Amino acid sequence: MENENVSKNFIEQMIDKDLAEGHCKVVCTRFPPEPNGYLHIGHAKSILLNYGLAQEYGGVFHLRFDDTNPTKEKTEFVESIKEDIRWLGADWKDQLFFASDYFEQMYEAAVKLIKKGKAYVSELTAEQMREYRGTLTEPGKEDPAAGRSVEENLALFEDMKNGKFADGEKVLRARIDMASPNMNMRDPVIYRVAHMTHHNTGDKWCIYPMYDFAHPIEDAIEGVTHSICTLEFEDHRPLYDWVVRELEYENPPKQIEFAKLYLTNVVTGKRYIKKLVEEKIVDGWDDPRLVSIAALRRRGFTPESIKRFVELCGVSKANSSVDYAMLEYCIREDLKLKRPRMMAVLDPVKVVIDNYPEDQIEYFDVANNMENEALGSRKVAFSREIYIEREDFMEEPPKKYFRMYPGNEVRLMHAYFVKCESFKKDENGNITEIHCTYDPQSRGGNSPDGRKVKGTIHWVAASAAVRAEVRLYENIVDEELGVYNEDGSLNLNPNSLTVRKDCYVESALAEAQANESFQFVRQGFFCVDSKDSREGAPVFNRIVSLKSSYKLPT
RNA sequence: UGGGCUAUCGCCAAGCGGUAAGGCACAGCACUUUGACUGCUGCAUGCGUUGGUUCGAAUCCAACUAGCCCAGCCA
Repeated sequence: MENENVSKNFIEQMIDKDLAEGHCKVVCTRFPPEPNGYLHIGHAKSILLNYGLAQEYGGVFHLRFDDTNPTKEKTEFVESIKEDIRWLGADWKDQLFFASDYFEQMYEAAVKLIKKGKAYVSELTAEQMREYRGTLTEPGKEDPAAGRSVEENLALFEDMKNGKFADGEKVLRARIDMASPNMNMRDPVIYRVAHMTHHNTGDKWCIYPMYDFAHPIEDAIEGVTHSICTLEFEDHRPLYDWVVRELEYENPPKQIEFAKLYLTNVVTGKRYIKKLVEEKIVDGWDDPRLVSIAALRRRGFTPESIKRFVELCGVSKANSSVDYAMLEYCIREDLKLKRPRMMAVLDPVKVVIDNYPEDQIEYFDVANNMENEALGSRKVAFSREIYIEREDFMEEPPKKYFRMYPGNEVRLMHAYFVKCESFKKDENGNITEIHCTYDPQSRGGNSPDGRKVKGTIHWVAASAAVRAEVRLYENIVDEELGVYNEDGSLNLNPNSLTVRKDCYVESALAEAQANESFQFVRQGFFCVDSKDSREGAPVFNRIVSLKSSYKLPT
């Protein structure tokens, strides 16, 4: 819908062509995850791409679990995957499928191949198979069983199905070309024996089809028109086409490959993440430092921001790694006008306003988001003692520092002009208390005499402040994570997570709900942790920080 | 060194023979009840290299170079 004048990506161009040439009438796409783990940002691209294409062309989007290998799959992943896809907004309606529901048809398809003399049962061991396959530069050798008669193959394959052979004892191979320069065409295994309980079909089967055989059949059965997958399957396309051709499907689906989405400076390798989770270095698969869909959700990213991100990344066949800054831009952009802007002091120092009446509390009516009136307003308490950000006061200000320093007048956002009169330090030289006087005439943040202040700082009234815990996340960077150390241990940057327990936030945030997000003025966007038990202080996860064009001299 | 794919700004990415879109990042200016946001400005005489075809090439041809993928009874 949006981006009308943006040029179409290469997949859309292919679809346009197929439609124009009458290769298909209604576009049908699918997202085919294997239920063997959690989805991450890379899957989001595939999901949104497939779903988006179906939407764009008024077609159909299928969710299909590619569960052809019971040794790796679990039901728990089926549910988490569905939840993540639903959250992303890709609606498969009633088009939910399981590859395992087609086992019978796949078996029949294999029989058909055998009858055509295009498949045979082999008893080569895995190791022998490797030897016979040849190498990248040398052709393979004919399987001794390749010449077996159709009848014998049929009988043997049925015996495989009936459990007469142990795991690994026999396989069914497609008869294609042992000398093909494409390794995938050197008589690939299409069925293997595995005496294993399948999460969906239980113990009904002890033979399972291989991906290369099963996938085109799944697509063909469902009427998928465009089977979109990632680049590493390019070499498999001839095999994909071989299968649909030999099985004589009338409207053969077409495989199209695109480049995976990689993000710079994040860990995406399942191997790494698994280790981080197992060693409890991170708090599970949804640890906000990770980029699994669940982690992004917990961190406070919105489905809209991820959709936007995927759109901005584009689709091509060039391997690439997108700047994390692009993702940050998308969530900032999405939340900017949507969520309230609150005041929170992450590193507090106390300020006493000496000429403010001691027991007085007054309330300011403050717009929740000055750029979006629809978000309404709230009451913000003000009293004699407040907290401000430690970095907003300097005893000896550098040039162009226009926040608080002795003798300088600044604006307390939404409240009054205050002037710093004095301060106290402890024996270590740390500022412990700042004393100010305020100008009662400047209520609301403007002085009737028209005098201006250059600095405005945020604050929280001590009497009404809510103590909170704030988690500042840095991404786990590859270099920091390192490849494993020699001894196999991980090298994780401890700064990847900074927890601040002594923060003060506006009282309005005391009732914030799990997953609610806010902009903390000058601190960035934060989200209430969904795992926060709310016994005690609320816990905020930083979604993303704001850009800052003033850096304190170091 | 067999086959497949890719190569356009720091990062993505349009471009499909008629003279290099856009976004992110970055920089500068303006504005500002936060130095954010917003607005404006700048940011590839060059499209991996070298040749060739053409009036004209990022686009066509040739030869190189670099990177990614493939030798699972994983997907």
